Amino acid sequence: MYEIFRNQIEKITPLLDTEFDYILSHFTTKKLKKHQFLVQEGEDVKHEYFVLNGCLKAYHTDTEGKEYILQFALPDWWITDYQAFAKETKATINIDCIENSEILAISSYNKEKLCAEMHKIEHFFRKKSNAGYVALQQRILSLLNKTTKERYQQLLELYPALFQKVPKTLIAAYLGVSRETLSRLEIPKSPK
Amino acid sequence: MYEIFRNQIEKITPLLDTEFDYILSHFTTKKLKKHQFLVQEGEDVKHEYFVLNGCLKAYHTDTEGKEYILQFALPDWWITDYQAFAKETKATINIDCIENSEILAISSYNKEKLCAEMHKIEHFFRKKSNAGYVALQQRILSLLNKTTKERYQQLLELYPALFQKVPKTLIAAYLGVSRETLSRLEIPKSPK
DNA sequence: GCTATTTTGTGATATACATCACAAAATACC
DNA sequence: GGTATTTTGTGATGTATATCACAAAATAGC
Repeated sequence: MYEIFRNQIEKITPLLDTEFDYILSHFTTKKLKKHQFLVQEGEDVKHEYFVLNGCLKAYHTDTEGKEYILQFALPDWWITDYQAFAKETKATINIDCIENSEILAISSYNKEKLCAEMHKIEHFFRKKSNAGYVALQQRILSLLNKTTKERYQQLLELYPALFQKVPKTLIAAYLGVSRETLSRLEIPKSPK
Repeated sequence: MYEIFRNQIEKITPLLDTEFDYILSHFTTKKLKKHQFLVQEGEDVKHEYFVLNGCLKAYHTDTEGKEYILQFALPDWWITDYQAFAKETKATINIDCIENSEILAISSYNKEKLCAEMHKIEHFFRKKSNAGYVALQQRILSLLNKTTKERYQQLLELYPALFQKVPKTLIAAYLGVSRETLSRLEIPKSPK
């Protein structure tokens, strides 16, 4: 059940069984139901989460109730309100489950403790953070220079699994267009 | 001259003089003229750069020659083509100087070497990367849910120094609007 | 200090997208 | 399995922004 997690770490640095067990002992496992909140605006954010299975979304809601999706999280992804988590401020976004999900949670304290004790885990998190940074730069560039249709197709190529789990309404909220506009793009249907 | 660099590191982790000297020995200093390129599309990207003084921009140019600015870099900022640098692929963006600039350069090899040898430097780079990730998430959210005017004013508040150095044309290319549209926004003048 | 170049402002027109409205189709859930 | 809810498609209309064009102002560089 935790192989997905161990595999992710071992893609960056090999681990002994004892090391992995030690790492894992700093996490707790949570089961969440569809629509359940993991982080809510205004609350403290004490944990970062790794998705074992299921699907979640991190989003901001404006004064008119419109949703803007900052990220989805499929299995093997990390998610939290990183700003609040890092700066120990209140959450400015919400995170909830699109499907029933199982996740690992690590507290800020335990993450720093692990990183201080195990150089190779600090190395792992640096590499993950770098990769995340690159992915966000790519998203910014595509928001700047790509049409809605191109962004849609890019997302489809990059994360085909998303489209099995997530309604178009939410895809639109991620791409930054209205669902009506998304619905009007002429796009060859993907098999379902 | 290197205090700005040392101060940035020491905001995260204290250093002995000998440690700082050792770190610095892994960097080289470069002086660049206005309009000079640091990274060009299609080339290898062997270094990451820290800005001592001056101002640079990282941007992509589309087939029609339109520029989209991924980031600016003022003193105390890091810049490179992070995708190419991390994955050892060819550059997909350009970086050049908006002003004469002095920078520190570290090779990928030296960065990994330093991180492997000095846990505290790996810690420093993890923290910097995390902070960068948060900043990019903020930019994505603002591209999704803010009007052009709001994004402009947010940028002005966040980096007032930019507006002393950078023409509006480039601000527009960073915000993702045409310079004509930017010019038509009714914005109270900042003192110069 | 003077000329070339870059930057900025503004009109006219075109276009992509938002918004509102409603119905049909698909899906969730007891 | 049947009802309630969510999701999707599509028309009509409004709006922000892009694009093209040109001139004025500011700046760079010898």
